[in-house]
Amino acid sequence: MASNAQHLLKSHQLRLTDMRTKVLDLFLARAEALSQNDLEQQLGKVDRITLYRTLRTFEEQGLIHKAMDGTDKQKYALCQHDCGQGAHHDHHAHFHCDTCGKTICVEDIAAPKIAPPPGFSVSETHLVIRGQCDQCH
Amino acid sequence: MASNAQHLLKSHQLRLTDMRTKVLDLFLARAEALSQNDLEQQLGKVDRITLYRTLRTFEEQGLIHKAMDGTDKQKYALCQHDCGQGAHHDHHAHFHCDTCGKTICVEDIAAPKIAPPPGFSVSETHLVIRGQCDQCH
DNA sequence: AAGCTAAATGAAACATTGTTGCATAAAAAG
DNA sequence: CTTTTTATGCAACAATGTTTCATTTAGCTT
Repeated sequence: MASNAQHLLKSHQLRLTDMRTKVLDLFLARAEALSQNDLEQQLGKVDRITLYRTLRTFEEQGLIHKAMDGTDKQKYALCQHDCGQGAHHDHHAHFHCDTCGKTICVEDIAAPKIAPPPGFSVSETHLVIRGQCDQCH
Repeated sequence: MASNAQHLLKSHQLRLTDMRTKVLDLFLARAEALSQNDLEQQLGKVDRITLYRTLRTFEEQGLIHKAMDGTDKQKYALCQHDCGQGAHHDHHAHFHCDTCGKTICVEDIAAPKIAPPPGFSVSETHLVIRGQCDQCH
């Protein structure tokens, strides 16, 4: 099977490498946002720097986006829509479970449009929801 | 003058020390959210670790709160309301200027109430707005 | 004003994360 | 299969987060 991951990479003008396929496969398999550390755990021993650069590249190419969740750790999640290079348009909220620590995208809930105060302009808004997920009820 | 800072420390059951007074004075003087690095710059040579602990303590005691701004850097801002130990109730939005990098609290704009999906519960919501501030128009 | 006691400080040390430069290896193109 | 371009892996380093422990200090009690 010319995997889904390989297809995705190709369609984003990215070379097909081991690392990229593995990382993307992981994102596809899990519905949650993953930190670099999460990925290292899952992937076994991979080069930290290459992984770092892979994530940066994926983000630049619109494959994944940063998922702010109020923790200090950087997390990434798959873009659901067709985000192009540098042009992300994920406006959904992120839910962070304080119990299990998972962060998931909530497509149903959009970040509100804000009317900026005079003199201010708004480029994007982010909505983060914290609480408990259904698994941890 | 038994400064405002000293008063605030006392009312939060905190001992009155040099570091704490200096740090709190800075927060009072500037209306923006400050990172630990910002503070070190402002304060001259102070002990990094003590500063780190001071911030942690302040946050635990409800003097300051973490100001999420979508950057990877942790920032803190003064609590406007009377937040007690461990009981923060700052529900305002944070505005981050992509040009000057400043982060400010926007008391006027509240994070929206979210109706959680079945099985989920919500403890808090955060709203982050990015764009350009009036200074950088 | 002096002493006691709990708490805060400062130093060292270490973990984690973010980041760059460069030689080598691999992918895509011809 | 060779060339060209890009990705990788390693070394090295910067920034940040965090703990342990001996010393100092704030605030209370004489």
